Amino acid sequence: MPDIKHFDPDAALDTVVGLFWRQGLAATGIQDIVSETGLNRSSLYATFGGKQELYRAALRHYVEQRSRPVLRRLAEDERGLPAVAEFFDGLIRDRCSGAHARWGCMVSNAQAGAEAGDADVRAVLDAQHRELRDAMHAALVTAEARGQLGPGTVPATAADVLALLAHGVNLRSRAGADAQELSRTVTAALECLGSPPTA
Amino acid sequence: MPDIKHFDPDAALDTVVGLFWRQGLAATGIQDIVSETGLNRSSLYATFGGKQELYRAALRHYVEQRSRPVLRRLAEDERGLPAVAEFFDGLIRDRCSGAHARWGCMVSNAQAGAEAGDADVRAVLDAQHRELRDAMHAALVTAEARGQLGPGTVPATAADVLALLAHGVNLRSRAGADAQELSRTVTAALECLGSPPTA
DNA sequence: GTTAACCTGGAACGATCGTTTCAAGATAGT
DNA sequence: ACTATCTTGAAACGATCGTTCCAGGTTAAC
Repeated sequence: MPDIKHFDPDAALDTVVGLFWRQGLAATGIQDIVSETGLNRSSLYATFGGKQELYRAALRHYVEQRSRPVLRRLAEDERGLPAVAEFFDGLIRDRCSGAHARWGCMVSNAQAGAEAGDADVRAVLDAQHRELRDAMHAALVTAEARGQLGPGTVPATAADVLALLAHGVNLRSRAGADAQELSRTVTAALECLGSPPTA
Repeated sequence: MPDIKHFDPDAALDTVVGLFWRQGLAATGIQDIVSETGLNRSSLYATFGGKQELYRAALRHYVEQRSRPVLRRLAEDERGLPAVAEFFDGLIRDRCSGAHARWGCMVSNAQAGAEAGDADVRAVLDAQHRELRDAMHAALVTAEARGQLGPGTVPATAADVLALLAHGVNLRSRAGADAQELSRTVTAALECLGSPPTA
């Protein structure tokens, strides 16, 4: 029958994610994508549709590949507060060093940009925030069951606080915030939720 | 001598701030600016220079006009924790209702976008974060002197936490977060810093 | 009233934007 | 080998991008 694709769409999408993640939707041109992926305009449009659709696909790809697995691990971790601490450690490490250092989080970036004008994009952003909050909530419920939380700490609202904090980390890391400083800050916030030191 | 400007550059800059604030640098065209301000391309370029310089001027204008006064009020407030609470109340109100509802913070938005690539812009962003952190720190030092802080709360690191939290509020408000929910979350975080309830 | 200095309107610049088109090439079934 | 079907490369589309230029108008000092 027909000819078959001469490239791997998923691998191409990975490359596209990198571009949109780093530069955002408006600042990334089709030419950038063509140059970086190596495939040409025809294949791009035939496979993914236009730029907006390509961005949506890239955003979903990011969430499924980069965000969801980490959140799932957090939600299923049985250790309580140490799981939350480890989550933030990994987050700060990813944001400040390695291949994607200083890129921030593609979801956070999208919320701050004109990308969020698109309804489909907005839906993905809201869903991801809910996942983040729920994963944090699950870990905190575990922590509460293990007696790791202070008397005034309610898992639901504490999860909200930590979710906002994660967004703050994503943002500041892009602007070059020091990893140790971020770590110190997050640690302080977590200690605040825990039991007071043998009061 | 020469002819004089037929418009008020500061008023024009206010309009430009609105555009860049809402849509970011890349998604705002010169044509948008011409249409919205009503002034001509020639006047624009003669007064402000190119687009990049105009964005820088708008960002500085935003910081000086919208951000700095609020931070100054926070830093000089003698009430301690209530001052911090009021700061966040005002922040959430501005972010979720009124003329600039759902616009987020222009500084936060810039950090998440390609705008932060410019060194001059980055310098403004860093300076503003420092101002935010310092103002929060001053208010917390006051709170500590008044005995409003819990035994484990260090003003410096707590200021870092609250600064990150503010960025989180800025981000989530743009995506349509509920004002009451944000308020509840921030209140919980502040209670966490305060003295434990007559323990 | 003349002149020198500046501002404004609007056309126009080349470059790049996202997108489309089409001929040539490649594949799998008959 | 032939054909139907899809992919690929490259050129080209109109639109818009940020920017420049210049003629005409306006101002204030002499």
